[in-house]
Amino acid sequence: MRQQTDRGKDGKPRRITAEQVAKAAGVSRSAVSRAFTPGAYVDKAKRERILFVAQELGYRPNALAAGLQSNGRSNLVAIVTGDLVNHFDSEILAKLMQGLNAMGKWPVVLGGSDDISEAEVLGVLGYPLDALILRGGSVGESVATHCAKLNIPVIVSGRNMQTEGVDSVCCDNERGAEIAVQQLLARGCRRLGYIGGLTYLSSDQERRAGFEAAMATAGMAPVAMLQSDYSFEGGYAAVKNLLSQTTEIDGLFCANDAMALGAMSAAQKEFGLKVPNDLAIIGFDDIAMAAWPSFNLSTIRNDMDRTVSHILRLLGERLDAPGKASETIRIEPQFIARGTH
Amino acid sequence: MRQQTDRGKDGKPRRITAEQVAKAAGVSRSAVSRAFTPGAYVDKAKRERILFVAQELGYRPNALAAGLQSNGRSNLVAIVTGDLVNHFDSEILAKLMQGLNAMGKWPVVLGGSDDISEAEVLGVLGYPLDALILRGGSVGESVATHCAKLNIPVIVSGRNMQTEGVDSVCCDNERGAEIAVQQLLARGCRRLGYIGGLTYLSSDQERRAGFEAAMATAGMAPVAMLQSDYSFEGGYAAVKNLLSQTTEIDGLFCANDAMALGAMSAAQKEFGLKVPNDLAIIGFDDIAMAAWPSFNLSTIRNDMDRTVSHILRLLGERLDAPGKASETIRIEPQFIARGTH
DNA sequence: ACAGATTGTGCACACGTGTTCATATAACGG
DNA sequence: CCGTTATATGAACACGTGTGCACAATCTGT
Repeated sequence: MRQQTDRGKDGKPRRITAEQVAKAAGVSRSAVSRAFTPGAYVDKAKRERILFVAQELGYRPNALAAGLQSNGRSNLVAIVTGDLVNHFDSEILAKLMQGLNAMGKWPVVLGGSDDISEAEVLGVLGYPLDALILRGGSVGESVATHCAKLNIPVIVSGRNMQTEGVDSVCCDNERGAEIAVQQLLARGCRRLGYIGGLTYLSSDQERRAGFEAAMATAGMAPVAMLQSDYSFEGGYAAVKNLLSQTTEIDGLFCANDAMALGAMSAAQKEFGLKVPNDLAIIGFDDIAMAAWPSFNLSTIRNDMDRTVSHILRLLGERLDAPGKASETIRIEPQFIARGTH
Repeated sequence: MRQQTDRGKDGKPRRITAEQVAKAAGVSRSAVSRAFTPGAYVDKAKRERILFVAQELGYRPNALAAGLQSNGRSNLVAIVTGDLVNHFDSEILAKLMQGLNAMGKWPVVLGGSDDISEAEVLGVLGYPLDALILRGGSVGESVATHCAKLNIPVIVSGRNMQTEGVDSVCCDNERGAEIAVQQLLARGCRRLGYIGGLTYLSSDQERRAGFEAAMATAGMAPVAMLQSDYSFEGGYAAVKNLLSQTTEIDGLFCANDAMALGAMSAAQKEFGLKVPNDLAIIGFDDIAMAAWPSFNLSTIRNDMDRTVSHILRLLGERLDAPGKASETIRIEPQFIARGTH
């Protein structure tokens, strides 16, 4: 049974098709298709023979052609995520991909760059995606309206989006910031500062607003309000700069863990401060690194497992019932007490 | 111009097709296809009208149907990667995705789980992929033979694979380990230990072999040879265990940076050792974190940018010339001197 | 043994696109 | 005015699959 690799017009060898398997096994093409369809009417012996021949020839049904069917699904789900240098992003992306695989979906991932151009996202919309997941990032809302026209469900996570018909899963950032302030105050801190991330991200805006609101409620004014870039280096530089001007600060809330770790390092290495005694620090997200003994960072948990399981649930429900009303899930943050507060 | 969302058999609204655009614009379907094909013969005014109508209706050519063409490409490239908890993996994945996007390819990513089952990989082979990139991980070589039958080019990176016809880009791990040993010896260390990662990964086997060979060349015997799991926690536990039995060690080579950071933390926190004076440590990979001031880890750079650009180059060349002889690129590691040796 | 239900099978259609082919129109040089 | 070339256009085909439909074969119960 020699494989006679027939070639395309440009001489490029082509993929084995069901037609060729049918010919080799002496059956109709329909039978081949049915042999790969669980529950279809095919004689058991014939199915086994077909599968054997297919195995021999290295045939697999072309998922593209299958997805072209009127009621077929492509099983492709695009994930738009931000810069993976942010560990929270990469950790949650990993869990998300794993969950999608378990659902039989294949993630097409856009990201790695700091800002993904809208053109790139529109490019992937050329595929008849089962869904589009917007994980953080700063892609414009117009993408959602494009998806609406293409009947591609959109699920947003970790960011704000007002668009109608879009499911959303997001941590209650304001509440998280409020908890952080309360914990710092409970510890006895009285001169609090804030280090924010990228201001164009809604997560940063909400955390900042939550910090300011909680401070106002407590009748206090912040000692410092800085903006950085969500990175370790950014947090380091911000605190280095801050402490070189004033040491009148005893508590610091950082809008994510990476900046908190950078801030802590700067305070220790550059100024010899003791954390938390000289300066208490609380981060946000609870990335894996926060629990490392070298850091042992107190932080606000932005629960990845719950976020992912909600996203997957919403995805499944929407595929079953496209007309379903959209949901907005707010996930309650949780304070993780470690050694820096 | 009302969009009359026609529905599939199951009542699910369907995607706008070129047919509908043609009808709405009063032209043939061919004209619509040509309007989206640069350089095709279409009257300029007509093309603009078609594009306007398409915009209005939210039409985009279905990439699946286009990829079905005999000489068409799907523009999908699968990336099989390992556990993204390993920061080296997630950093290089980000760069790789970015590069593929720039080439007009869409990455379908498998990973996130520690061990990706071969079944998952075979699943994604259902799509007529332009290529499959195996980044590290421990997927069996049989995947490559499956790909060969399907005429899907395979590019392997960060791991060993003997299979014929497979392009490969990999750091010279043995050489890297040798450099590490030489640097530790040059510093004056005489009682060296090794902490390895997951033994079923070829990268670990090579680094271990390189360490042993370099030690033998220097006429020395290692004080300790441990195996861990490539994680921070693993490195921490290994060193905690090691140093509680003996302190007769003054130099440590770790098979990746995460373990090196864990090892350093354990030595400092648990035993109050000074790094590098009491114990010198060298890692492997040069992840972003290694440069953080808190760590300032001396390490062997496993150059991501060069790796990625080689992968992309090989991919492009193979798409142009499928019959091209396969290449094996070995990337020279480079010692990055920081503060831990 | 016979009616009815179940199981097996091939033909033909639909899915949405890019592209060849034949044909029609316009441009152009003489 | 004709002959040649460049441009424009719609019909038709190919891509590879799942499945509805009509019909054949086999099984089940009385």
